[in-house]
Amino acid sequence: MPFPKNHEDENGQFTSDEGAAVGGIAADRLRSYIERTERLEEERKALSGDIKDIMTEAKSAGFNVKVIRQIINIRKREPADVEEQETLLDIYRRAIGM
Amino acid sequence: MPFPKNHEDENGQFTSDEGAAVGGIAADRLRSYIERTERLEEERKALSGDIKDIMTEAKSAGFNVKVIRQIINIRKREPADVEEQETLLDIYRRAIGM
Amino acid sequence: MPFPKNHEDENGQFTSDEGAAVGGIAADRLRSYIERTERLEEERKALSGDIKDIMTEAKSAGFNVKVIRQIINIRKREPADVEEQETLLDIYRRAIGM
Amino acid sequence: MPFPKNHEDENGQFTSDEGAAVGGIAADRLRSYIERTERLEEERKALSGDIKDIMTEAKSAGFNVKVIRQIINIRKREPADVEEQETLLDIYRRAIGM
DNA sequence: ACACAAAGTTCGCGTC
DNA sequence: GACGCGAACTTTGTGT
Repeated sequence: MPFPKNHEDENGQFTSDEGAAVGGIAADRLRSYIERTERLEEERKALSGDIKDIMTEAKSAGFNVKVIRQIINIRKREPADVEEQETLLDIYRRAIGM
Repeated sequence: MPFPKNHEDENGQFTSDEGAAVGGIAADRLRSYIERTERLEEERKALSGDIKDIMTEAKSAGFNVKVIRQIINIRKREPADVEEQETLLDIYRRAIGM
Repeated sequence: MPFPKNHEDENGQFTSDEGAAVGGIAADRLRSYIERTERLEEERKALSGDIKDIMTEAKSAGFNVKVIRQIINIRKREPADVEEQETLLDIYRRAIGM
Repeated sequence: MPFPKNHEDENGQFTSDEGAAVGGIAADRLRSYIERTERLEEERKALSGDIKDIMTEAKSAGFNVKVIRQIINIRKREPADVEEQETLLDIYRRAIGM
């Protein structure tokens, strides 16, 4: 537990260039977690951009993007679940007269 | 269980003005759930609009809306938790030299 | 502009019972915005709870909550849009052989 | 515009193994958009998993994950904006006596 | 078209 | 061990 709940700093002397001294080795681990995460988030963001590009292109080609997303979501789910939900949706719609 | 998982409709004869007949009394219950929910959602939407109005007014008065939201979020939380997190945030920032 | 961007406090003397003195009348307006918003959010939360209760009851009665939500979402949209999307969905599914 | 808004199918003859015939070349483009997106989403999901792993490890090492996320969010923003917001937050808190 | 805000969905947590 | 609760993230809609 590098920085436990009840931690009390003995002093306020830490300055920004002494980071490594805070909590001993812990500061390095912390920095590592942060930087690795930042790198992964950047990659993830790039992928999101790629997906957006594809959708923009699809839209330009005359497709309905929202419907394409629906297709993708359906393909992610178990066919049996999809079927059952669509059946129920039909039943409910009829039940309330839609 | 009005519309159980393995339900098989006996026929496809239901038309929209026979809603009540589908699943017996169940159609009425279903309609009730739906309509009550719709009413509550409308009220909720109205409240969201009211909040938005307040924030617009605050902004006109020169306040920073994002910071007001932070204040509100802080006030929702336990003071002890807020204090602890802010302390940790300080410690971590120093540790990595921010 | 009560607390403009370049504001510099003249001192750090403010204590919690002098709130009204900070920025003159502005502190009262700020408090008002915050408290009104908090009240509205509480009401909104109560409504969310009511909706959840309805869904819990619906589930107990054997309904599929997810499908009920779908129904509500469909009813919110323009019938023409719903129809068009469902048609497109069908077309796309056939196109890719689903 | 492969599947334009006002499209009327001339018939309902399409069957699932004739996908390519629907809208001519368009079906292939559609399939391509979908499959490319699915691949990218899978990669994105993997990255999310990696981030989650890091956070789990950080937690095991005694760090407060929520605070680490705060750090990352702060680092994403312009230092000047961060500084200004923190200053305003202080001012507002004092103003309402927190 | 971009960014912000709202909604829905999913994941982890505490409880029973 | 499962269920419900709450928080986090993702996606959708809106307003500039």
